[in-house]
Amino acid sequence: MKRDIPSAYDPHEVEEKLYAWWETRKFFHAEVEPEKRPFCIVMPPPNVTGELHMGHALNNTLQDVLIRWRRMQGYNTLWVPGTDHAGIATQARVEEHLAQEGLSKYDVGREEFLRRTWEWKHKYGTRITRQLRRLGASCDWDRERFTMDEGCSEAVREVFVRLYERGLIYRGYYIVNWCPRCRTTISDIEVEHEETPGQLYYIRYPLQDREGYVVIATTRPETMLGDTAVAVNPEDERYRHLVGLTAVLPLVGRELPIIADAYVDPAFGTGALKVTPAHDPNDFEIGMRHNLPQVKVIGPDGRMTEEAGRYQGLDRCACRKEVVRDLEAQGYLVKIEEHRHAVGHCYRCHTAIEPMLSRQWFVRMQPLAAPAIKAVEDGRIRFVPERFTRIYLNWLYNIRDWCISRQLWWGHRIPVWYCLRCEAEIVAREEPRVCPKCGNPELEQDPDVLDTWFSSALWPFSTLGWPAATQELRHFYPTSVLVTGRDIIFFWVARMIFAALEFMQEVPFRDVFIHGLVLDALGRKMSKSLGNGVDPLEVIDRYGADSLRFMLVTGNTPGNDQRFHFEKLEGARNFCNKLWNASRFVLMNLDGYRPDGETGGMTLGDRWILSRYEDTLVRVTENLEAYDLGEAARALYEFVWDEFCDWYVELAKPRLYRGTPAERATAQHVLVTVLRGTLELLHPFMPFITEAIWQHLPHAGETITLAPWPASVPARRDLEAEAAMNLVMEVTRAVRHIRSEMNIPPSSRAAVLLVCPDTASRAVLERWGDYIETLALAELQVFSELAAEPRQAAHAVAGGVEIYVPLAGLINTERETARLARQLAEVEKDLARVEAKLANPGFLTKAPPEVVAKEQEKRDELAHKRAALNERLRVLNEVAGG
RNA sequence: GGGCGAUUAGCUCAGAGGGAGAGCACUUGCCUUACAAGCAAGGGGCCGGUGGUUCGAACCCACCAUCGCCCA
Repeated sequence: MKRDIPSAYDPHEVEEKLYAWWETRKFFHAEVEPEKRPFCIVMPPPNVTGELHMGHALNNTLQDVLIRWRRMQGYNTLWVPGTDHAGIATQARVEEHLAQEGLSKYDVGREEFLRRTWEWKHKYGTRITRQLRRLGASCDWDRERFTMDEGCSEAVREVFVRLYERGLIYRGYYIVNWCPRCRTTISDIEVEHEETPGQLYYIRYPLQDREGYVVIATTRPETMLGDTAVAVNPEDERYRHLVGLTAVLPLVGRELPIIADAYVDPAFGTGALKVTPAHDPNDFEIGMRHNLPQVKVIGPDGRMTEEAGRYQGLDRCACRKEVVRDLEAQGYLVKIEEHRHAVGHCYRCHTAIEPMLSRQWFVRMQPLAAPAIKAVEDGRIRFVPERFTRIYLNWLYNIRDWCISRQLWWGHRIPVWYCLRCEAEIVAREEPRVCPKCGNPELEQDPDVLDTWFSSALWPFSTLGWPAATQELRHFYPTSVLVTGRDIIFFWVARMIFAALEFMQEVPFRDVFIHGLVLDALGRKMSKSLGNGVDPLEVIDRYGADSLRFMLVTGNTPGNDQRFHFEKLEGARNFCNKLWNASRFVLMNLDGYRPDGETGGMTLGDRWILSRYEDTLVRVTENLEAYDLGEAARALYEFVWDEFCDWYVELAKPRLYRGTPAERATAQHVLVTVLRGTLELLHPFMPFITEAIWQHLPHAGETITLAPWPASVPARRDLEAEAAMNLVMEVTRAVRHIRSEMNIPPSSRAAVLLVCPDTASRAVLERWGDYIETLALAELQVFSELAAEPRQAAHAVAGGVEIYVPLAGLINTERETARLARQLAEVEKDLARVEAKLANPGFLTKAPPEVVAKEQEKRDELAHKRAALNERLRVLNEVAGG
């Protein structure tokens, strides 16, 4: 079995097989175990008909790292997966599909359309969850939820009714954001503002019954058809005499009162504002204050209405051109200026939003926001990184009511019925049979559905069974942490918090771990329109899920964006391969291994690697606690590659190949202990490869996914061994350096003289000199001092040890002198800096003593090195001269 | 207009109040019985600018510049 392991890691061989096994064995399934500490995450639900993109890959990798780690730590760990019905997005896809048959949703009707959408959901709804499995996500699929499943729908109705009963949901006739393309309202946060170059049109409005006119400025001349007033600032001297008079709307002839309102900015345009209450939120407010009529001139399709007179039927853009042309022809147009301004666009389809007067359902936010603010202010909920707290709070401080009705068919139908006789408004959990006011059975349900985020807001408790009082809610709620992108704080995080506080009287989660975006290699957002997206599934096919995960995690600094580079992915894949091959080496040398085998006779290398392992283990655990996942992964990368592979494995080889049975057993024991522990530490990051190797290694338990998280054993930390090993490593590197510089063939063993006056260091070199001999292919002799320096030899100083590599006839005295002179110059530079520091009385009196001591040690070492180099240069000079 | 983030090696990015780091790229030498997706050695940086705090600043503070994001 061991001999069969291929020399390159192939993820295809293991990944899908392992996931299927994990799932069948239900390792990720959690039952409520009241005696155990809970750890719970609810997954931000991806769109049910969507596909996994890089953002999902990052988001779910981060969650999976936390989940797998806590599971190994022995928590009662639950990760609830699920999908979102994604109203607008899904409906749009089905409409596109229908369009291919030449049909519109109106052709098939509401019922049939919904039937087809459910069909669509069943067909594509499993794709994204299959993709999550490919990524390795260890969620509890037995508890998978959907925002429109029965339970979630019940929760939605319950919440709607209760909010309505408390007066926190109302129906109102207000300006809303209307997307003419999606044919629905969207909420304020779904509008993206973009700086756009445009024009400012100056238009002359004549006064009625007298000479004169007032010039207004507008960016939207087509809306003038719906003007019902002209407003000026009450403080504006220029216009004071006009207030109370009447202007006549050009092209239309409507009489417009000239009113004074403090909203008007005298500095903008001419200081006179045309007021269109039906098509601008601010004008709407002005209209309410002054009791102005509301004239709708633009319809839901973005075309001009009957009110627009002869412009009826024109698209709003075409109408603008037409109106401007007519104004010009009739002498009303004063001038046109270039003007940059922010235009709202639909976040989904990017169509310019039309502010429109419309009757919609709203959530009254003020009373709900207050507790949500408090929960964060008093620390019951913590944002990581902390700076996102302010973003959250600022939004809630300035919160406006939330428009929740959508003119869609796919979603939670608003649970309101209207009596066709007495016009009563009936809000109910179940469909009423007759009007409770007048007994009339003729009722009509509100045609609209709720904003998708309305159901998402309930996700942390609806998925755990609310409104029923389940044991899941009791045990796992509040959830431990929410992991999400920073683009979704307003949409989702804030709404979950206020919904939870209102209905659970408890926060939905303790921590909010915010991550950034995955950008393309040029630092741009990945988007369909740019075509610069990288498909995670393709990446997994080519590099394996572990590589993708590791790349995403190591590139991650909390809250910051990261760029996607294939070079980084290759680095991660190479790391997988490194780990694979190190393990392969261990497995190939386990003949005769006994779990209870000899563990005496630890060498310096053994003590060192165990100490480094202990340090790594502690750091990884601390970093995970602090949500520094990237730091944790980097620490493991460095430990595996730079310490375990580059040094320890090399040191273990002689004992494995040529050692006594006892030596061999000890080496095997340390190799297995450290490798297995390291695999366990790596498992949350790279679940597949670690499981695959772990299964081959001697182990206890069925799966690494349930292996206990490695425990700290402080006694393993051995600073003495680390210091000794550092000396060995320094000397080894110095010898290798000389070999390289002197072009000593890699195959030939070099004689090396070490001169070390310090007794303790010399003892290390004498006892463990064979390490240097192995690692630098050398033959050592160790001295406390030399009677006479070798004349023909390369020279170096490292760790207080002088190193000579005699090379009779091979030393170019001139080159060697130049090499050493360069080193000397560097030493002198360092020494000068240290001495200046130590000469500073402020430093000596105010710096902590240990810092001063360190500087002194440094000075002594540098001074010794300088003396040694000088002496060597003197000898070389003699050789050259003599 | 307000806020946030970034600015460190050719590129992409970590880092922390006391000796500038990694990966990739580059140079040199190696198919050394785990790995050429590798090994060994090396070159390369006024840590964006200006002030300030400090014995000591790449790190803390203020201001400025450039880029990006969010909000109005």
